[in-house]
Amino acid sequence: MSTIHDVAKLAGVSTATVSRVINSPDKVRSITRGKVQQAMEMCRYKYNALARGFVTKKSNTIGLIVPNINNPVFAESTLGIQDYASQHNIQVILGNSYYQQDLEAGLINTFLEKQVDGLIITTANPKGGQIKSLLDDQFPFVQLYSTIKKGPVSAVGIDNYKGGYEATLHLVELGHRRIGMIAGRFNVSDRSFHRWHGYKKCLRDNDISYDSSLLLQTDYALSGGRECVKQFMGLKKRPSAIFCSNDYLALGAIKGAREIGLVLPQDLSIIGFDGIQIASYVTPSLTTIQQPAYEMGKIGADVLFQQMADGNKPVQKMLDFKLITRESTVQYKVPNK
Amino acid sequence: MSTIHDVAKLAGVSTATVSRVINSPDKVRSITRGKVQQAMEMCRYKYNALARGFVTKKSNTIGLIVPNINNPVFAESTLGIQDYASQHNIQVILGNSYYQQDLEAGLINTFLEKQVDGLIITTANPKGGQIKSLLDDQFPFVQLYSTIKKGPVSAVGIDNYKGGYEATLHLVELGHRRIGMIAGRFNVSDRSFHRWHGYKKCLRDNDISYDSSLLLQTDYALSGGRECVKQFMGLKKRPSAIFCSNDYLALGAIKGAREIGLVLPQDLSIIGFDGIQIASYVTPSLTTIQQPAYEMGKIGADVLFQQMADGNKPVQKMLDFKLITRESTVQYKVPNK
DNA sequence: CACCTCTTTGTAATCGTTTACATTTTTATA
DNA sequence: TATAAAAATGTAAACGATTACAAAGAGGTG
Repeated sequence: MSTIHDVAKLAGVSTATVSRVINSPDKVRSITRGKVQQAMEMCRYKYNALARGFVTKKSNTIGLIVPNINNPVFAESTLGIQDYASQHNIQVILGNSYYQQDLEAGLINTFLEKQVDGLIITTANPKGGQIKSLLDDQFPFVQLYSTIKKGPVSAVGIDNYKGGYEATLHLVELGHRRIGMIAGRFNVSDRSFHRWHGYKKCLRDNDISYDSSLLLQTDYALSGGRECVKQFMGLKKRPSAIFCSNDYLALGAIKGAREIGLVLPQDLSIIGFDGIQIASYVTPSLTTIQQPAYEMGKIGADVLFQQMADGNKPVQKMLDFKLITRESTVQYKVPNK
Repeated sequence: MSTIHDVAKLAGVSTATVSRVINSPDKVRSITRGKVQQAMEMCRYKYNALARGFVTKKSNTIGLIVPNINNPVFAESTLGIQDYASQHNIQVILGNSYYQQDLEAGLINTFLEKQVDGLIITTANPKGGQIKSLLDDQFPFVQLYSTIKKGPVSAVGIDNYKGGYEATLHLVELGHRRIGMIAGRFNVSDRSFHRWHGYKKCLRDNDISYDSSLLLQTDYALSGGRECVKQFMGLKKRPSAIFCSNDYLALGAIKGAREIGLVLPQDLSIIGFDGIQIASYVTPSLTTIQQPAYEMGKIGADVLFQQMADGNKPVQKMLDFKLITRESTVQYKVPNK
């Protein structure tokens, strides 16, 4: 494989000039430029971005860690990040933490060794040691989907507390009083945790006493929702509505409810969270809290790039979410039995 | 940031020894090793994988190009690839081609500049120029989801022709004679193209004359399926069943059919392709041809790693797919009207 | 044409590792 | 204990670009 030296020799110029032709062509006379370009063609020169990264100490790569790319909401924000990044000639290394802190820590480490210029993380634990040491090193990174409103960490997300509140309020306003919650595990998702707090607050505000048997924590997966809904329906005092802390859980819950013979949405109202596209395509279509995932990715990348450029003070951005009312939630009716 | 030199000086050894401690610790006496490790701690040494890549000419990175990570089937194979790769200490740079050849070509270029050790591509056009030049350069890469059974390109996929045939056969065996197909655009997906050929062949084998008005090509997206099904139902002679060349299209079609008042599956049978998880969670649950996406990713990565290791001859692997019969397809009944 | 300024090009060090080869130290054996 | 063999360590060049600084060339002016 030919290098900048071969090109230089062939064109009869110095390597500095070749480098200039590549990086700032207007700084070299057009005659010379022509010679160099011709030489590059002749020896089928391929630019080595790794070598450049080595000397400039910029890899033009950022690391992205998501819990699971499987979940469309993360796929969507990933698209936002990638589109933004590629516009700026930056590539994205992707890693899945599978909601596991040790895996996440490992990924962060590897990415740092790879000299990524920045990191975007939807973290299991925003207070984890790995994150702290990123901060200590002043390394550019931003948390995505977070709830953090201020502090040393740059973050882009929505107010999950409020989101949980509104989701619950929607059910309350439909007349439901016995409202279950199927939540992603709190110890790996502070999003879920905050949504739960919003849920509790809303119940309290509406004089509904909190019943801990109506909270189920589970893995963030279709199967999780499916199993939990069955557990709820085994209860003596069943809920008439369920708030699921993400759409995948909700889709699973719909399926599970059907499997035990419930008629939806009459027998059970279900509301999700995220607003993934597919949620509007199922039956009954899913009422949900929609967050702007793609946008969040773009903005997250933008914030990161600021950090990278001017090592600015940390920035937090709270985006708006939106309650999307669809078929899966209906007015409460006393069961006739 | 401290380097290997700082460590060496602090530990009173040469850089070579430090390097050995990092890469093959058993080659250095444990006393020395201890001194070095201590020194590394003391100056908070961080390994620079970029520098290593530069000298070894291995970036320990592979490039992955998918049409759209949004589609769960690609997310799934991506997981397979990543899991396999991270077990081998390799990272994955991800790019979306959005089914566009120029974007794909751009990504390939950038990834090559970044000195990726190999490439996994689900390509828009397996005969495109960019792919050809990869082959000419003997660059390790494998095509995923492809149909290629032999030739110079390593490929892992399923027999899409057969898949299309079986999907159609399933409908035929249910008594359907007027069977539409909603397909991803042939010019950007040879998978779709091959499935269509299987579809045609199956019709012919069963003495059903091919009607070109029953083929609709569209973008691979939920919305595509939704629109096309409406177009079909506007026909004088409507199909009683539809084969969608992927599940997203099918899910869209289900939605679209509902919107124009059809009762599913009685009024219209729909079969998809891919076997994404969510397809079993919708109503009616989707009959589909399931391909082993996660496995495909793993095997694809494995094949790639072979190529990288011993520059072996190209390998093609055809995996098995499976017809999963669910609620969305039923016996044909003469419409009562 | 001499002089100055501005543009273009060249020189050579540098980035942080790895590694072939040379040298030293340790261990095993007679 | 001498010596050969094996193990551990060191030396220094190399990888392919960038870039500060120096040098040369071009162009303009009086």
